[in-house]
Amino acid sequence: MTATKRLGAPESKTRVLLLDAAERLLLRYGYAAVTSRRVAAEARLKPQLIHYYFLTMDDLFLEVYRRRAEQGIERFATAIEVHRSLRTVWRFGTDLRWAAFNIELVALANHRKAIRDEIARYARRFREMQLDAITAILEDLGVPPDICPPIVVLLAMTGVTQVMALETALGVTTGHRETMDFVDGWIDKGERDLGAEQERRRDSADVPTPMAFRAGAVSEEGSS
Amino acid sequence: MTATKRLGAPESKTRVLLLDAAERLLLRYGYAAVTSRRVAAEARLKPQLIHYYFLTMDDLFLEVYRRRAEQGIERFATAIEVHRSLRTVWRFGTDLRWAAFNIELVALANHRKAIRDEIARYARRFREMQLDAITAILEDLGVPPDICPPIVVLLAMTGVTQVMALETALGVTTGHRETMDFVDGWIDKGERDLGAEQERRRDSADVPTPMAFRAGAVSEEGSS
DNA sequence: CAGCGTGCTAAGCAGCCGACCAACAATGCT
DNA sequence: AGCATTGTTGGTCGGCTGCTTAGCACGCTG
Repeated sequence: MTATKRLGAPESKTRVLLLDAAERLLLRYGYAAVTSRRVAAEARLKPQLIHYYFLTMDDLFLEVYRRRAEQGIERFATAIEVHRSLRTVWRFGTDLRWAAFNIELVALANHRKAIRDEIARYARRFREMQLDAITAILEDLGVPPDICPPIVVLLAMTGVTQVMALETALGVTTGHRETMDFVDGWIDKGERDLGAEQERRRDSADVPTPMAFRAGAVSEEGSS
Repeated sequence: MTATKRLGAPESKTRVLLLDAAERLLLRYGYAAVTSRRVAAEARLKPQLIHYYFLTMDDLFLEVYRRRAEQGIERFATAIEVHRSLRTVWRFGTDLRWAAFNIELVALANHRKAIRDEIARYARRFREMQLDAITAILEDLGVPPDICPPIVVLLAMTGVTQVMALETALGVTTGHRETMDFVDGWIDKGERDLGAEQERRRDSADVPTPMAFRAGAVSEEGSS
């Protein structure tokens, strides 16, 4: 009846090559450079293959994004599980590559509804994950949420990395090093001080502490 | 002779109409939507006029950007002169419209060298202005630069507004209100406390205070 | 063996793109 | 009035775009 169009297998090797090529072009030359012919050339394949594996160019974009988004969410989850700390959240956001990817996609999403919706969905999911993590971390540290709201910390962190990514793309990097160092030092100090305070508190009231926070890394303690 | 191409007057009314139309399209649909024919249609003019007033489409983009950039720099200069305070810097960066504009342009600059260079130049200039202002303000407030480096404050401020602009474009606004309020309150408190401290210090040593710091209003301005 | 799904490709469509040119209209200067 | 400058237009060019259709060669299964 509906005579659905013939499509290549999702696990095909060629398909992955096309996605890789598209992503490379997207990062290097911006979304306007991601055309069917250029992607094919980048992958050293014939242009028609794109429409064999993807219904439309929008589908290609979505698939490129989904791959990275899925990977990002997964990585964050495991990273935060291994070492639940502000530093992990910060380090994770500091991936300029990912930030650049995001900026480009948002610009693209500006005039492609289908893509915007998808990106928005992942953005929401990721934000919730980060917020949950930070909330828990700050709570562990004993930071009162009304004085230092988790959402503000989160927005500030991602904001700083984002503006750095944007400026790096422009070749303007003044103050980036200093800012990175400062935040690093700040987190260091904060975690040390508050960690100590929390230790004190734990001695009096017998509140069970999340395992992840006990004396440094989980892996170190359990390794010997 | 070099037989230079005929070009319309820079102060022409039609030219301004074209620039306005281009800017509107840029903000509404992204840079990929800014084509000669579409811009002309948006301005209710003939497409050929674009190449009468601008050598190439890149030139059009550059002119669109320069206008806004020039205006931004000018406004910031006067605003900071009227009321030299952190609040002014913050308020100024909070213009989501400008942030969105920037994001779009950076994405565009990704694959147009001439445009990137121009944007980078303005970005550097603007950053220096902001940094100078913040440095002076913090110094006035008596904040030691090694504890609270101006560059970090600046990057954090612009970063927060930028991430909010990016998310707003996606329709994700969770926590924006809270963050705005928090920063507002923080600046309020900081300026009050440190202002008082500074007052105390001024009593002993007779340092003149910038007039701008004496309780004033930032000129409110509606969007066009 | 025929039949069929799969990966791939040659050829081509309509449409939009930036840019150019020759010509016409309006304006202002002398 | 004559003339030059400035503003505007119709027409067109080669090139790139997303996407389609028809078909090829291969391996699997009946």
